[in-house]
Amino acid sequence: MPVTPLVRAFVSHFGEMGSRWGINRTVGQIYALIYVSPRALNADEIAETLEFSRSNVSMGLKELQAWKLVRLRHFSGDRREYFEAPGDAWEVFRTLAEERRRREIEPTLSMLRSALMEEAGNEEDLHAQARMRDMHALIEQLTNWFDDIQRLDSATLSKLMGMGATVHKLLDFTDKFKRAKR
Amino acid sequence: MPVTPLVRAFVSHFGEMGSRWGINRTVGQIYALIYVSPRALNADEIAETLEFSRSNVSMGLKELQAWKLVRLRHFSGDRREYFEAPGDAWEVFRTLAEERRRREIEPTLSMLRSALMEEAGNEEDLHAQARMRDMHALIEQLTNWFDDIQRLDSATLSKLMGMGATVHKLLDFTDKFKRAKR
DNA sequence: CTCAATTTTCAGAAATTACTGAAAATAGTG
DNA sequence: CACTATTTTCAGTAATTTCTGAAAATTGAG
Repeated sequence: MPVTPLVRAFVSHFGEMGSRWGINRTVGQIYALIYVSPRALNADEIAETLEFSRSNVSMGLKELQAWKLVRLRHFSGDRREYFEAPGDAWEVFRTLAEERRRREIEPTLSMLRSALMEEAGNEEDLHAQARMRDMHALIEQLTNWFDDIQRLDSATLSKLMGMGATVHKLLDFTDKFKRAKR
Repeated sequence: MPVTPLVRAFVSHFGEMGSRWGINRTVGQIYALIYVSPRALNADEIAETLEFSRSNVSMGLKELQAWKLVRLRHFSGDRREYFEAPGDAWEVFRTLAEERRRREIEPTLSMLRSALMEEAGNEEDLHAQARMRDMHALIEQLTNWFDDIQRLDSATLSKLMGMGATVHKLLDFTDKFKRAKR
């Protein structure tokens, strides 16, 4: 399975970025290859194209499935498993955000919550808890908002984004409206 | 510089999460310690408290400064450098988002842009470019929106977040308003 | 159920990343 | 400028992570 220079460039960029995104090089490349491929690929094709060991590809695919970035397909008359990347970019963004939240944010939130339950017995701890409270409040606010936003359908979301900062005019407006009512 | 169990727990959580956040264990712990400390700390205090080598602390602090997560201070009569973590949580969030964008998103955007300039000479490349176009559009939309949002002052932002998903009612409303005007 | 195709697991090798101590550089003081 | 406190650099080592090949497990067809 040779691959065009254009695809090669895309794939290797994802490999290089992988580490910054918290996935490893091979996983990044596997995803990139599946993402641009016009049809679903099986593990052997991927291994051959990227010149990775078959087992490495197997592990990479497992991880991509855990991230829900890749979906399994079967074709009749062929018992191998084929993989493809969901097409709706918004959907991908949503699952990515959700997974990251679960892995990178939830654990910290729960640690903070339990630290804030502790009885502080001295100046130091009181100050530390105050700081933790700030951090907790910020994270909660951000993630709750994110949840709300994510629940919107793609069309509404898109509209919202299209508005950009003009949202703030809208806010001024509703403020005035509420005040006028009183 | 001994440290209370509460602080110890916070610091070591940041160490463990570090890898998921794209920073290493020591950098995470150093930040956490500075973050909860009631006063600025110097490198020796940090090294002693966390039992890291002095040089490791020096490197960690350099990285934290590059991330703008930590700020340098001097005290008269003492020529050592002291470090403290900016207090405004929103500010921290903003710089963090900005840095991540610069490091994790910009490079991909520019790669995509140049891949999209290429003349596609075959089916495969045409399909790959279509996929890249999707990805590029999504990332651009998200980051532009983020820029707009970030430009809002903390108070407005906070209000916006407080509204959560009710934003969507507001959108419906403006839609009707526009339509009525025509 | 048997057999072959396919996928998964896992121990060890290879590669990468983090950490240290010693030495070099820098900066403040008199 | 000379001296010392302090920070930074960097080569080597330690620790961690990634990758592979061989073997085990699973799956589906007949």
